[in-house]
Amino acid sequence: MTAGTARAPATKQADPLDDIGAEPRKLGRPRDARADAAILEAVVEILVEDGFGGLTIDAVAHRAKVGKATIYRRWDGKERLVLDALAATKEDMVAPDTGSVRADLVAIYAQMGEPVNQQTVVRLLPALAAEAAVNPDLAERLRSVVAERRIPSRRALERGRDRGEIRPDADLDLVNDLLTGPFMYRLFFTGAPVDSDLIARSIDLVLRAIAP
Amino acid sequence: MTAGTARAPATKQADPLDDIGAEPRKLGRPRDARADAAILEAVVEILVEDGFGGLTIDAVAHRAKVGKATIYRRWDGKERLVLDALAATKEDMVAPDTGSVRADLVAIYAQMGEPVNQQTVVRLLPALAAEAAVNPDLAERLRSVVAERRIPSRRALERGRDRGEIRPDADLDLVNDLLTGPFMYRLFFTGAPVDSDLIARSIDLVLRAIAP
DNA sequence: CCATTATGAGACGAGATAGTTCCGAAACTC
DNA sequence: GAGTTTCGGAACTATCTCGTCTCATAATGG
Repeated sequence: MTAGTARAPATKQADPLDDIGAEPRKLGRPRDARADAAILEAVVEILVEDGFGGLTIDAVAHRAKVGKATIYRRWDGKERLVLDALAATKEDMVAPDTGSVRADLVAIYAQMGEPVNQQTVVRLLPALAAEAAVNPDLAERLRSVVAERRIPSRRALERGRDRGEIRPDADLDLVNDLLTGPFMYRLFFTGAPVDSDLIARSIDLVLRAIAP
Repeated sequence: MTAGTARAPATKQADPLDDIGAEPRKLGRPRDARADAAILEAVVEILVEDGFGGLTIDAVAHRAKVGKATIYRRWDGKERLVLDALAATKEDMVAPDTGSVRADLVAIYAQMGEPVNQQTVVRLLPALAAEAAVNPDLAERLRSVVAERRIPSRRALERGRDRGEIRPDADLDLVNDLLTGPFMYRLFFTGAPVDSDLIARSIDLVLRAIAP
């Protein structure tokens, strides 16, 4: 919950030795932990609504009902702020194990069809992908976040292979990539909804290709 | 080659009647047609290098070696400029008809593996997709441009179906979407190259699913 | 030659944004 | 209570960008 890239305490000319031990500070009014959450949440909301172009520190401060100084006390700029906001979007992912590849995959990808995720992902992902093309740090983080989200379906495929539902020589990474194709296309270029019908048909088609 | 959204001639208080007939103007120095091309080319280059954030009129003018006034004389703002630049990226697409679905698809998608397209697409598409999420006009144009580029593979699939290489009840639109999955994923999130091996394996996998 | 329009370069003012600083108040330790 | 730090809010400066305008010059038709 704490900001990973929080600045060092405002001691501008801190003794270099202080940088070594991360001593728990105790003097003065403690920082309000809720501010971190409110700020990161505001960043995500603005990114969703207006993209990177609309992301200004003033807007974040206003939406989070926080003074700008409070933001600059914890982050040194917009870049780090976005990086942390991205890390904070890790939601709980369902990782069902129903005993059937198809059922597992349907359950996993059904999350994308939920209206809440729908709107967020539709607008957040393109904004982040675009910025990542120019910002290597963000690209690295985005890569790891996306990779992490692909683990459940990868695991489901592995279990299916072990159960004999999938031919043993199938390239599961490639299969994983293939599955996201129709969803990505819609999210990025048409904005058309990713409904349960599309999800089911995509999964069935791919599973047919890798049936034993 | 002419800018589709060029402003009306600089007659600020033009007679309303003049707006009806698009009379070819003849007075004074004619506009330099090369400026249009140079400006649109500069827009694409900047979008590729710096994304939307780096796209400023000053930067476009400087890179195109053109005065800012020349840009504002032809476009009324950044939005229209980007729209036209997008339209100008229509390159020649190969639309082979080799008699084999697989060979056709390989040839079509091999274009994406070309280094020139690679770098341009990698950075231009995410930037446009992100902006499209906020800008409906751009979204509409982007949608049509992308849709147009999907026609060759769609046609190749149809020919394959007619030849009996593909089962007649296959959903070719869905297949088309599936094919782009691995490429999209790499272009947007990892930046990993889309090489001929990946292309071939993706196509083979999908074709297996829709084999008769 | 003359009227007209376009050209590249850049000055200009208006407005937005970044990041800093100050304020009075609040929260904490000693 | 004294000292310290954070709080939300806002003022402030510096910078960037937009879009307009000016300038001297070039290119066209009459």
